[in-house]
Amino acid sequence: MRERILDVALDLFNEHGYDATSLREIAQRLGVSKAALYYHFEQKADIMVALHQRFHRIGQALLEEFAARSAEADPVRLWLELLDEFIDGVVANRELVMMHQRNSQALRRIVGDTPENHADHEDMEEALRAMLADPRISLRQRVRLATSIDAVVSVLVDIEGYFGDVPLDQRAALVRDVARELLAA
Amino acid sequence: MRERILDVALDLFNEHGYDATSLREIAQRLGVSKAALYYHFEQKADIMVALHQRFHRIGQALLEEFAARSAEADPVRLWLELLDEFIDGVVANRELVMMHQRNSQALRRIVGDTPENHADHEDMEEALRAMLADPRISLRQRVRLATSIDAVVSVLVDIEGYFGDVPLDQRAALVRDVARELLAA
DNA sequence: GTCTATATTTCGATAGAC
DNA sequence: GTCTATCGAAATATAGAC
Repeated sequence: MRERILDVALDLFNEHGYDATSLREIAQRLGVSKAALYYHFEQKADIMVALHQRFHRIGQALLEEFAARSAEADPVRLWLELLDEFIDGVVANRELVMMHQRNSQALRRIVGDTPENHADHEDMEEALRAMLADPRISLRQRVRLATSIDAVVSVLVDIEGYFGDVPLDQRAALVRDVARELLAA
Repeated sequence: MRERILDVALDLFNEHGYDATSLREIAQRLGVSKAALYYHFEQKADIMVALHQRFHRIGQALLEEFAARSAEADPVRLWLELLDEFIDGVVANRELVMMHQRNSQALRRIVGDTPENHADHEDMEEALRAMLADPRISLRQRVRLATSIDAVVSVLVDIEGYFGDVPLDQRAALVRDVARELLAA
């Protein structure tokens, strides 16, 4: 049941946003009463925290590999090598990535206020921040690094629905070329 | 007063999000009572609509120029020529663009449900959609067009604060090069 | 684990004085 | 134009039976 709640919540948070989604709505879509949810989660915010942990678990492997090898000469080249894995991860977890994009404010408010999960959040956000703040990278490269990541997420998640007619694997192939180009320059 | 309300609301919508911002909070920051807001706006949603109209007003000139000249041979080349104007617009209205990014769900819910403003919204969203759906543009170019727009917004608005240490004009210069490169390929 | 019923709080919105 | 006071609705959360 716990996972079913999270699945439904993920959908609703993507449709209306965390703050505009009530527990009544989640319960109704599941066909249970509102109180049933409280057996599995102490507060509404804990549902968001659990979804954040799903997200974090997925990105962890990639970030650890990056951290382990980031002593290498060129961080940009390293990211280029991890690009395919990153793209696969975004494609496989599109809804979760979208939820994070769409509810970044609510996430910061919730996850940023609970000390335990704050560490998790920092693992993720700070890893990206550390990568972009690496002194070996020039500002020009920093912009290209950030842009390449953003391009992948933007085209694959496609919040505005601009590429709704294009299959995900086709989008992935095209945006991979763009990202490589940005990182190679 | 009306404009002061909108300024404060813009800040708060960027800090906590539209749904998590109460009228009590807006009134408090202005040093007036909650009821005072209702003299200037009939509903809370109307504050969001007014901010959307600010945004729309700013983008209109650019979109009209694009529409007027879009009969030209190459839409990608046209966008390349309008790039500087676009970048300047984003820099000059960074908070407004950020608000649209962060509250896209609330905006769709509010603006998409009132028929009058729906037209405005379509002017904006649909213009972008039309540009990206232009049959003269290959899918490869489409991805590059979307990516270039997204890169500009991403680096200049900088929601995550990755470039907080870099002056806006410097960021603008760097991302301009990236966008040109993407559009020239 | 799930239910009904209810407590508590907060929000958007209105009434009416000044 | 702004205030105080208040209404009604909806939300989160809890109590206690089954």
